[in-house]
This record gives sequence, C-alpha cells and structure tokens, in this order.
Amino acid sequence: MHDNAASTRVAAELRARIIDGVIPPGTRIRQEEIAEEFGVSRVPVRETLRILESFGLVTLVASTGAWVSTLDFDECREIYLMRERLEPLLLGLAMPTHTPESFGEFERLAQHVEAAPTKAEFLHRDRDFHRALLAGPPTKRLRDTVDHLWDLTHYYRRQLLQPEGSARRREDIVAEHQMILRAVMDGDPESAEAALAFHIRHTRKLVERHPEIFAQSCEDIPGTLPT
Amino acid sequence: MHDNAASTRVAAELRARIIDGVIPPGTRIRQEEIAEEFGVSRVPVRETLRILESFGLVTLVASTGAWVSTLDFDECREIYLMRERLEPLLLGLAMPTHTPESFGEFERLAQHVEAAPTKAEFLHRDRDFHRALLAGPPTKRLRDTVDHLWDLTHYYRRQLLQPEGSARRREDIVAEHQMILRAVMDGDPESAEAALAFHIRHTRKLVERHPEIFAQSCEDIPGTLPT
DNA sequence: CGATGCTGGATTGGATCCGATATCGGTGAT
DNA sequence: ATCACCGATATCGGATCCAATCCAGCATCG
Repeated sequence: MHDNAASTRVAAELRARIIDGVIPPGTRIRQEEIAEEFGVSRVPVRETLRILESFGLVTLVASTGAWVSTLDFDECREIYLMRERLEPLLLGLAMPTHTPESFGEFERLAQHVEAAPTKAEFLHRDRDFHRALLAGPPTKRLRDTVDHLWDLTHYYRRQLLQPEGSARRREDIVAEHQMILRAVMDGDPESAEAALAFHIRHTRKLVERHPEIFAQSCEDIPGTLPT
Repeated sequence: MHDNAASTRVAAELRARIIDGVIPPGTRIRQEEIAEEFGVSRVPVRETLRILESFGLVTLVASTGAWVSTLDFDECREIYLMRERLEPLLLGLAMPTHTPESFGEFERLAQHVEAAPTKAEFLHRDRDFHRALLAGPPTKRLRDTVDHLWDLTHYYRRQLLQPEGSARRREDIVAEHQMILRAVMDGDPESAEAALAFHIRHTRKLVERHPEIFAQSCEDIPGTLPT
C-alpha cells in the first residue's frame, strides 16, 4: 500500500542525488531532463519539484525555473541551532523505547562509523548511527523535521570533511559518539541529551570556523541582483 | 516577481480554510471540487495537495484520495514539545533586532489580544502577537518550521477554548504574554526564552488534560483497518 | 563604443484527454 | 442471513497538447 506515485519516486531519487552532492547546490533543474531520464512526463516532475521545494531542497522561481537550494553561512548556522534543540528532544523521547538489543546495535554502528573507509561512507554511517539512536518513538513530525534538517546540510557536511585536519575531526566525532552512547546505555536521559547537544554544537562551531565553504561558486543564482 | 502560480494560490487558500476549521480534520478533499471552485484544472490542484502534504496539513493515499490531516493526542503533544524548544530559540535570535518602536507594537498587540471579542479572533490575535515577537531575523527555515507547527495545531487550539473554564485560560494567556513581554523589553534573553517556554508548556499541559478533543469524530480515516 | 529595444527559441504553467485503480452496490452460494 | 465474489462508476495518476513567460542574442540608435 506504499505510495508508488511517480512524483514521490522521482522526489526520493532527486533528494538522494542532491544530498549526495551529485547535483550540487546552485544547479538548475530542467523539468524535461528529469522527465526524460525517469521515463515520465513533466506533470509528476512538477509535483516532485513542489515537494522538494517544501522541504527547502529546491528553490522555484515562477515561470523561470528550479535550482538546487544553496545555503549561506547564516542559514547553515540556523539549521545547526535547530538541530541542537530538536535532536536532544527526540533522543529523550526515544530512550525509553531502547532495549539491551538496541544497545548492541548502537555499538556496532558506532564502530562502523569509526571504520569508514571514505569520507562519503563516513558521512552515511554517521547519519545511520544518529538515526538509530533517535529511532523508536512514532513521532512522525519531529523525526521528519530532523531528517529534513540533516538533508539540508548533508552537502556542506561533506565539504567540511575536505580540508586538512579532518582526521582530527573524525576522531572527535567518534569520541563524542562514545560519550552519547555511554549516557544512553546508562539510561541517563539528561546526560544523553546534553552530550548530543554538545556534539551538534561542536560541529556548528567547526562550521563557523569555515565560512569559505559557502563561497558562491555556481553560476546564476536567482535573487542576486548586482545593483 | 511573486509566485503567482495557481498551485501556490490554491495552497494558501486551502491552508487558511484548514487551519480556520472551515474544512475540519478528517474531511475528504476531492480534486475536482477544488479545481472547479478555483476555476483551474486538476493539475495545479494536485501540486497544491503535494505541497500541503509536505507540511502535514493533508494526508494523501495513493490512488485513493486526500484527507485533511487529523492529529491524535500524541502527535499534538509532540508538536507542543517541538514548539517549546524552537520558539525560545527563535525569540533569542529575534531579540537583538527589536527596537523601542517594536516594543510599542508588542504592547499594542498584547492589549489587542486581551480585547478580542470572539474566540476565533482571540486565536488570530494571539498568533499575531507571537509572530511579532519572533519577527526580525531572516531565519527562514526556523520561522517556517514554527509557522507550520502553529498551523498543524490551530484547529485544536480553537477546540481547546470551547469548554468551560476558557475565560480563566484566557486570563492566564494574557498574564503570560505580559511576563514574556517584560523580559523582552528588559533585554533579558534568558528570561524571555524561559517565559516563552513556560507559556507553551502551560498550553501543552492544558492539552494533556483534554484528550477528549481528539476523539475520532469524522468518518472514514484511512489507515484504520478494524481487523 | 555602449546602451536600449526587439524578436526567436527555450522553458515553464495549465487544460484536456485517457488509462488505472479503488470503492460501492448487487448477486449468488453456502 | 452472512459472506465472498464481481462488475459499474467515481476518482485519481499520467501523457500530450497548447498558451504564457522569460531569456539571449542581435540589431538599432544615441
């Protein structure tokens, strides 16, 4: 009984490409191209674009076109601030649903993060770890919101692992995961929430030290009228 | 250069009707009806429904239909928990942008709330007051998220003012607004955030004392298969 | 030489038409 | 009498066609 509609299928695939950086921020999206590639007409593609626009992944300009949304420095910071508040909340709601079996799974995922061979793989496994921690309670809106916030920053998170010193950053992340995990396994929600907030805050601080990530590189972004 | 597309026009109008309760939760939405009423074809209506679905206002079932989303007790509670975390954050970001002139506007809006003649008017003015407090910083995602959370609960907020004791509730709200306002005008962000969190939390507690609001009244809601 | 106005092509937005699917009522068998 | 099966109809999802809009390049003029 799943939604097999073309618009949601295309939306899911486009989302994946956007957050993986296959279609980088600022790229124009032409309806016809997408339609042809997926073997559908432009009608479901337009629904797709409306969906992605609602999530903030795509920016539509009336009668003009669609672009993969770009984040500037302040927007990215804003999203991290939101995550700092929302994810601890979700973790607090999730913890009562965790069991000793899930603890084992968490540890496995944490080690999986540590052993990631590539940066892209590291990012995916990191997200898997976080998703597992926050799984459990049927809080649809909260989880969806958190997911969307991750989506919006995923591209820039990869950029953040590019520069030198990323090895050090990886170590920090792994260590912070251990701190969160220990609090979770101790059944101590307050510590777990604090550790998670610290973890996100730490990443935000890193973002704030690397504003060069947000240099406008791609061509014509609408909304930039040079006088 | 505004988006004058039919889909966004229709989406805005449908949103207004849904949150005002003109189309109550659980009602089925037929594409043809909407299309005919707005003088458009079903294509932009379908885009509209996808948009509203992304915001959680409408629930789509593949090849079956669209319904105005209903909230159950837990979902409503969840949304209030999110607001408790997000709105203080936004207030903290907004306060540095406030000026003595905005203070005057806040006081005017607060009195406007107190003087509301009807329950519906009270709700709208209450929202205007909150929106004004949170206005200022160009934090699009955060503000949009907060707006959507208000949208999702607006209908049930009205239900909450129906039962006896709502006069007492109104007095509480007005008093809490004064507390928030005083902290804001004192330029004390921590107190302001705490007062706002308390205000939202207070409303959540009220919701939790009135689970009867969420009794499934409307007919066929999909997803409920009675074995 | 630079600025401005115009025109053709590309692209989006919308309407109509067609096929697919679910729902609902009726019919028959147990 | 109840349940299973089955067809008619309403409704949805998608494709194709047409109109409206925007953009780029070129010509024209100051």
